[in-house]
Amino acid sequence: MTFTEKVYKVVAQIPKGKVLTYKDVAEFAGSRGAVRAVGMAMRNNPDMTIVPCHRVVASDGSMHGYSGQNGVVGKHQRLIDEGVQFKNDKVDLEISRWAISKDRVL
DNA sequence: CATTTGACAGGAA
DNA sequence: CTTCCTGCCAAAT
Repeated sequence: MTFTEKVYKVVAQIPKGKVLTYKDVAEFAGSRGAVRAVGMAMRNNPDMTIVPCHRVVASDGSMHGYSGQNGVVGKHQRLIDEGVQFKNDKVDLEISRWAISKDRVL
C-alpha cells in the first residue's frame, strides 16, 4: 500500500457536504507533512468517480487546481452544490470541515 | 540511484 | 492583501 493509495481511500471517505485540507489528508494518510505528495496524488487522480478530489482544499479553505471540468471554478461550484459553506470565496472550514475519526480504518 | 516535480503550508517582507 | 522563500514528502523521470 503506497502513500497515494491511502490518500485515495481517505478522500473517498469524505462525506458529501464536507471537506478536508491537504494537510489533514496527508496526516491521516500516514505522513504528517506530505501535503505536496497529496497534491501529486490528486494530480494523477486515477479515477475521479471514486476519488472526490473536489472535497480537498488548501489549509485556508482556498483551492489551487482541479483536473475535473471547469477547473477550480467547477470545483467551487460542485462544493456549493453539495452544501459546503463558503466564506469570502473560500470554504468555511469552521463549518464544513470533516471531523475524521482518528482511529478510522483505511 | 540522483533529480525534479507539485492541486501545499507557513512565515517573512 | 500580495509576493517571495523555505521546508516537506512521496512519486515520477
